[in-house]
Amino acid sequence: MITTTNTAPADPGAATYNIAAVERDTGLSKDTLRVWERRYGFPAPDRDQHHERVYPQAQFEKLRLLRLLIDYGHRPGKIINQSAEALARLVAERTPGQSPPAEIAVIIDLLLRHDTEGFRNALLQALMKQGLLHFVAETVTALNHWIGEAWLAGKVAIFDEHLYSEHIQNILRNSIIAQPGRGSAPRVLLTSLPGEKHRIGLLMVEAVLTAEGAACVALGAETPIIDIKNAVPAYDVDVVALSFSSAFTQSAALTGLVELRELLSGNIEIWGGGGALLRARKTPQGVLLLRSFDDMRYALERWRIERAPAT
Amino acid sequence: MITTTNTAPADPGAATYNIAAVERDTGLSKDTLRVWERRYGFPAPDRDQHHERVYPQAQFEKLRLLRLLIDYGHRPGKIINQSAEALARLVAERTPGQSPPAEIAVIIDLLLRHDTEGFRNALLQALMKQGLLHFVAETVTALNHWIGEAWLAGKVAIFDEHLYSEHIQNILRNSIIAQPGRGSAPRVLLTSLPGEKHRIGLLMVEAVLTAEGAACVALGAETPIIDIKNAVPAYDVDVVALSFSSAFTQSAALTGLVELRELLSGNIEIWGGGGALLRARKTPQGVLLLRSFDDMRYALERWRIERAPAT
DNA sequence: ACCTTTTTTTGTCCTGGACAATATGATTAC
DNA sequence: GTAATCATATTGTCCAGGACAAAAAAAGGT
Repeated sequence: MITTTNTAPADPGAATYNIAAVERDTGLSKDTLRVWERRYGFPAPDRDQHHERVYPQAQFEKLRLLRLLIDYGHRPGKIINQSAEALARLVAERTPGQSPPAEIAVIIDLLLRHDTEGFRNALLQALMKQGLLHFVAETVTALNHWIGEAWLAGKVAIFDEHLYSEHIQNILRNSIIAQPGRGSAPRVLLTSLPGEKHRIGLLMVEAVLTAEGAACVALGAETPIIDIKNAVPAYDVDVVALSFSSAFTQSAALTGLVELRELLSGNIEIWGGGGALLRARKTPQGVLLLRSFDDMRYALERWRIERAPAT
Repeated sequence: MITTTNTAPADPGAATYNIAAVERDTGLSKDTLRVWERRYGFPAPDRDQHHERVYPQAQFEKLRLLRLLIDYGHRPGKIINQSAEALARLVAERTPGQSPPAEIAVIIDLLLRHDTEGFRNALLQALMKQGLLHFVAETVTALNHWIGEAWLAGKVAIFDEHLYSEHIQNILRNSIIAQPGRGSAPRVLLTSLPGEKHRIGLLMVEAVLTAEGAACVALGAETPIIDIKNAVPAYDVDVVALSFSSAFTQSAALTGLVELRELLSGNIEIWGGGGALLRARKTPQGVLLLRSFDDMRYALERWRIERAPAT
């Protein structure tokens, strides 16, 4: 059921990937990988003794860069045959050279030194000093962004990112459970669609909503649309909020939102937010796109003014 | 990028799915769906005007049942041509009568009634009353088991399970972060292999280890073996602990443990635990199989006696 | 400058063959 | 009776290369 990802390379450290692993880790479908190879000549994986594609590390990394640039608006045909260095330069151009603000840099530095204790304490201190809302809306957002950048630049290892994710989850979940009140209206169902695995964005939203006094029903990541539909009456929620990280395609996010809108009764609101939707031009009918945490607070306030008196 | 899922069926309410939507929501790959059709004659989707598969609701639902039963051990070829009713009966048969102990039943009942507040409070009360170790080793273990059973019997919806998982995570992560001491030897790296997505088991272990005074470096789920290898020197750990839920094959778990053993230097211990390994006969050379939380505490104690004086 | 139509690009779906990985069943050894 | 070993059957994933719809870009018209 589970195929081996790294087939014990003779040269240790030079991992290789089969097509399923590449699909999983780059988000490019097997069909796309094959058709690119046919059309553009890249990627050009080796073959194992049974003719199956074996992608070397370098090609894997270039594919990740391509995915990123395409998400950012480049066309595959224009960039696919440029060198990895040229692509890296394009990525660098994207964010014009900036370096993270000092407070963020300090925290990232602790992560890079693998000082888990110091890292944890720095996060907790930032939370104490700034309060939950500011911590989430500014610090965690910035950390996500800069750690993503550092990962692209190869400065952060996968396991560092895993560790970061775990610590942030600990802190956010701790904040959520520590909220004193029970939360009143509106009742908000919070989840993401299948394919969207990032949980931190969801937790950030949950923490802020809970702090603002809404009653959250958090289902974690990757709930199929049909199950979201079924959960709405079961938990009697007023709003369904979906999170889409920038790993998700904008069009896929919009499609999902429209699909859900068709399934839910009109008096249930749908809110969508997250990196994938930041650059969306027009919002689908009957869906509210939230581009910042402030947007979310306004949406909450608006709901309370418009809807709450009804009861 | 993702094509429309529901192509405005003439008959409203009877949703239809294209192959991508079926893949997303059942977890069965497009290749599998096509090969089943070719081999067994099911599913037998309609075609749209361009010869593309269109799955009606009933087939979609039967596919979900099939997926469920296959995960539980049935073979596709034996069950794929039975009626949906027969399949539902098979699912019901799965639970061999027994009912959970009263304390567990009460908590599950709150979940089934979608009383999120009451559910949360019941968990917190159990934790207070029993203490962390007993709560994890007894109550959470039992809840995992019985909720799994109830899900198979169709009594618990997917979203209920999602909600359960979220609440347990909140509580466990809260316990972890609330630990007063900072943890000393041994330093334990805690994660699971790719394919093993269950995070609750990992959190249970982390909570207990932290309570026992070990220093945990938790990487969350699904760390590729090569990255575990690289993380060991980076975080200077003494022990690598891996968790395998019963969704994992026993042989896959053992293979993974052996592979890791070959990559790590001999003075790093490897511990493996979780449902997949409960019935393992012989333990691989150089690996410690932990079949209970007590086993884990003994292993910890043993390590401290044997290894700690060295420093 | 803005809207509409044509052209190009790009991703997904298709068929049907092949074969490795996994599970099952038979056989032998303890 | 239980456990290990091997043969056979089942099942999922991969492959090639053709086709075409959806999306984007370019061209044209007002």
